[in-house]
Amino acid sequence: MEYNFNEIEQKWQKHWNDAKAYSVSNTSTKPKYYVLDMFPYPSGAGLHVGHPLGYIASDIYSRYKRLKGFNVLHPMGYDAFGLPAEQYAIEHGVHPAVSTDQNIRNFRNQLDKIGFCYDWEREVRTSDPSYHKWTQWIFLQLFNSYFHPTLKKATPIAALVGSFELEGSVQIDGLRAQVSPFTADEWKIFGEKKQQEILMEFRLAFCGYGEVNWCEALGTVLANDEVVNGVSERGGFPVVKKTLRQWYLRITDYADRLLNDLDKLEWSEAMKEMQTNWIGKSTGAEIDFKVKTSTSPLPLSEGEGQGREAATLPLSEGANETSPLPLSEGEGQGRVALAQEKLAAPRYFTSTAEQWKYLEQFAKTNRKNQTEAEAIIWEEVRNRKIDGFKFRRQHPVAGFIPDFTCLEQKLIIEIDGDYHEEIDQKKYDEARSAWLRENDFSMLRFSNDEVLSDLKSVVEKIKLTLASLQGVNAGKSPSPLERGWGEVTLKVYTTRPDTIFGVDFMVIAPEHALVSSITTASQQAEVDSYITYVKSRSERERQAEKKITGAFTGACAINPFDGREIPIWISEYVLAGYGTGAIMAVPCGDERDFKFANYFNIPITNILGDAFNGTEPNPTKDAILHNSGFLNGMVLRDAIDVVVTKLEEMGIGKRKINFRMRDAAFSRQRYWGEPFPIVWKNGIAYPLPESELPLTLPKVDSYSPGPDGEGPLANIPEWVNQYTSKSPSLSERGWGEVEGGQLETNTMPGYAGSSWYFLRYMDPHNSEAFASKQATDYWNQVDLYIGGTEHAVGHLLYSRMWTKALHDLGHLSFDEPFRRLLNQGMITGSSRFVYRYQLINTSVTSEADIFVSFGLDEKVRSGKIPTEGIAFMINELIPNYCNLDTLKKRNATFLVSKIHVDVNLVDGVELDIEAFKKWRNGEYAHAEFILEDGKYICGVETEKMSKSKFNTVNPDDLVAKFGADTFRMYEMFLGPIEQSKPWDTKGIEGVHRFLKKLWRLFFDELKGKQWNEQEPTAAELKILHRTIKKIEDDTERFSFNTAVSAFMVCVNDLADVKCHKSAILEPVLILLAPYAPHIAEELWHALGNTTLVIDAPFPVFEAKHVVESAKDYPVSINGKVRTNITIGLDVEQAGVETIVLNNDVVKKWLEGKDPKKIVFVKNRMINIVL
RNA sequence: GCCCAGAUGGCGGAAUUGGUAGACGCAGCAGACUCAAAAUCUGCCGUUCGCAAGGAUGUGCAGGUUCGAUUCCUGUUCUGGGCACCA
Repeated sequence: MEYNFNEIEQKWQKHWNDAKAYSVSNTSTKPKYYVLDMFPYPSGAGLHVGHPLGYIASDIYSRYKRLKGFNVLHPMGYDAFGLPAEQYAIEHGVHPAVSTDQNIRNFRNQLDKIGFCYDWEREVRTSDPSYHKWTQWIFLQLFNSYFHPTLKKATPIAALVGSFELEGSVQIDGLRAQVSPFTADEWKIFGEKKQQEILMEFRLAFCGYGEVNWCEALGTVLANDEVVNGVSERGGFPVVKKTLRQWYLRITDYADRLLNDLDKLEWSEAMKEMQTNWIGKSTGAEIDFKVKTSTSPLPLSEGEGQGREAATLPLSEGANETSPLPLSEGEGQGRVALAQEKLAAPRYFTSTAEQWKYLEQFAKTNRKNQTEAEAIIWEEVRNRKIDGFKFRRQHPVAGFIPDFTCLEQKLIIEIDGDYHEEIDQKKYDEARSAWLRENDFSMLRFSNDEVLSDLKSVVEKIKLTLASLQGVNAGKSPSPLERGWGEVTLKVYTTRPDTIFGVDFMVIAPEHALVSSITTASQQAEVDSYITYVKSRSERERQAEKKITGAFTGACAINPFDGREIPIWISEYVLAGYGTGAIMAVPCGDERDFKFANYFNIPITNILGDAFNGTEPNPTKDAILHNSGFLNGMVLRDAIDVVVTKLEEMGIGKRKINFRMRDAAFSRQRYWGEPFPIVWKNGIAYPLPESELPLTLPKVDSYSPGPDGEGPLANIPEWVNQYTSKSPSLSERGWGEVEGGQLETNTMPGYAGSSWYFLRYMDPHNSEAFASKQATDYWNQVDLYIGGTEHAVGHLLYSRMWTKALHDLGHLSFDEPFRRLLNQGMITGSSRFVYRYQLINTSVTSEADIFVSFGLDEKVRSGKIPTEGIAFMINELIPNYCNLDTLKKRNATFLVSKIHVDVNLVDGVELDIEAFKKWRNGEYAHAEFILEDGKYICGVETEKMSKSKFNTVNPDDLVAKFGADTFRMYEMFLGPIEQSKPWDTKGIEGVHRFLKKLWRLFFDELKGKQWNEQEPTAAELKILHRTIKKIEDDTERFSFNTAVSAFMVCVNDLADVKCHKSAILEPVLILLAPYAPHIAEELWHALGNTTLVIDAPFPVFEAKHVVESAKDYPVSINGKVRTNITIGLDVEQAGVETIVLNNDVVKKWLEGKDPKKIVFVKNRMINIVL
């Protein structure tokens, strides 16, 4: 009987399927074990040999755990939403659902052939409505939650609303820069829109404006981890920064927990490192520096803190005399006069002289050109008409000109025209609001429409607001001078407050809000042109060429400790999005700052003494501080805390932790993804009620994007407007608020469905919940997760966040999804090349392509064979191909093209010429070959496996040729699972020979049945038990390659002793079952068993069978092994010494000398030291 | 630039805690069986000197610790991966 793997494998695959052999129950008395693969995106290309590596490893481990008595969950599914299917739809007009289904069928077909033990009844597809219903449901949980600042966990948003109603923003004060503090009473009069806007700042899934990675070619936004080197991960298209309305996940709130909980996980250090870097926690301080523009008339004097105080005093005559900065000639006189005049008028002066000068003209113009709505309001509020409060119109406040201002109550009224909806204007408005809020102003906003259509309620609202502010601002002076408003402060973030005396300049991002207000007249042109330059540069250019660029604003900041003036620069190396968008530059300690200072000739202060040599910066924390005022003599490391404490005392700085990680962009302008269960009405996002889920995708004809960066769904009004009216009436069902609203037209990104799929496997058919609590409690965390490293910062981080949020909200009892993570290495392809030679500069007589064998080509390239040499060889092949004389005269050369050739046409390195000629529909049918030793040898290079490089190997072919068992074992035998290694089909025959050899222990080709029931000998038992131990250990530590080799050793040994005893062979089959399940099953049944081998108990290792009574000790002299001596294991040091010293070989090497020492390690070795 | 991982025969790799470096497999060489091939079996297989016995040398490179180092330490080169103006 021969080993007929095809027949055996088909037979058992069918049997397992029919018997539901791998069906798993959610109730069991056995302990549970959950083994998970990263589910595949079903691409059209199908599987290549690299894909199943991880699946085989997890399959072996699952089967092993089942043999060891565990109830093992080992499911598989498909990450079925995604961009490629949609791209394919655009190009070929096939609906993504159709092509995805087709691809899945193809994948399944390929997977089935390898003989995996998946419980296919638990299959999930993220694009199934019954699945994405729960993706949408989880989204709603995130939408309806916020991160509680002290509990540090997701909490229903209702709790936040309750706290706002009860005590205003007290609890969350200072947590969200975008939201100004408010009282409970204020909250109540805000109105729904304003309330919802505030709540949106807290929701874990939220919608907002932000700079996003926009990919024009893909027509969508991408998350940070989907952008690589300024181009899209998929397709490599350019990506630009664009401000758009987008959905986000507030993953930054979880940054600390995501970082700290890494400790709980059994992941590789490299993986943890990657997540740690991505989260990018840094500990430092924010420091406020006072800024003075070079023309400022404010007397900013030396000495700490005095500047602030000085500004709060009413300015006396001669204030300008104390100004440390001489005003420029000419214009100076007039300005000083103006400044003095304004400064002397305290009550309503709300801008610096500099600002006033610029704004005055605008204000005057604005007053003359009021809009209709503004005119109406002005009539209502002027002359203290409302409860005696004085309003001013177009009154400059700091750098802004609000429409109407009541300084007494610090209330500002804005009437917005349509242009306020534009993005840039919005940003500007936000910056202004932020500043005003910080300075205790309240704001009321009305649209033109509101004023024109319902003046009454507008006035009523103004009255109410003024009343509610009564007392709020009591004791707070509206006077700018008493508050020191004339000052501008620059907030910087630094991790090195200890170096504050070494600050030689400040750098702020070109986009920084302060740039326009601090730039001096003389520097304006330079700053403007620099900003133009920065805007002209794409993200890619910015990353590619890191030139030192920048511009001086003309303004200076003041060092709070020594009063030094520090010039403020702008430069693109400072990022607006990180920290405060401003840094204090310490060139003696920081590489970039040092280069910048050198480039722009900014003098460098040395605070490091000898530790700074003037030619390169030293970032040390261990030097002694010099030139650092009260810090002199202190070690930098220790000074950090001292400085921050001092800053805090002075009220101009505080400790601050920053994260590099940003909130995750969560919307895509695409069709093939989960629709958001959100209805927009009057600019408010209403969640769809759970009863409406799943919200499914409409059928569409076109996948082209909608208007204004919206997705294709925006083109389908029937779908978008399906909630304008619905029967039975929406209000009857208790959610009338969405009536008349429009559905969100973005869809969710690919990582939405994959962030929780491991939970659905636990209870895949549940229609009441994403999974029952009973199921998630039972299966709990994934015990072993196997997949590639490419998901290190995407999927793995999002899954962790979703799990934590679901845990916080009481839906899960665990807060980390994957307890143990194993990263399989990439299988690289081994590409083969042929070398095509084309003569240029001379005529040839044949059109045939000429291919030169690798070895000859090398000699040509190294100059060992001249051009004429090759031409001569071609002429031998094709008579009169070219004229050698003309060739020489014209100095003709060959154009050599290195062409990828399909690895499947190459045996090792030798090209199958006939197959090559038929390749690609006979493209090279007429090719001619210059051979070496009668063969055409191909060039070899290791590259990533990909279709375009023709280096993919299809597992189907190998399974057909060698069987699934051989294929599985060979993939494992290639090397350590975590290491990346090149694929080489050639070695598979060795593994196949091993299985055939195993087969021959049971069956003889001629005689048939070989096994017997004889008692095993001690030697045979030793072989068996050594193998049990080795397989068990190796499987436990995922050392599958060495386990395969142990099987080979075992079978070789058994064959050597001609062992055909079932008492030995049967346990070996159980050991082998996880690795080669089909052959193990077949032989197991051949031995007479009727149950499945997978249900057999794992053999128990018994040490007594492997104990030795003696050891063949290596004996070294001075560390060099000279001989081996067999000595009983019970012999101790003294006995060993006697035996060794009497040995002839040892005596020879001792040359009569006495050994200094004899090192004896029992069961290891003996070393004689001379 | 920063961080991490790695470097062992012609090739993939093994050596689990410092204890005989090269298990197992591929490729190669020699032989057996065969008319022949396939399949199977046996032997050899790091480099080098030597007829041999045996010796020298050898885990990227240079040092160190140790009776003993592929393994630990310091420095260095190269390869792969991650991050990349994150203050």
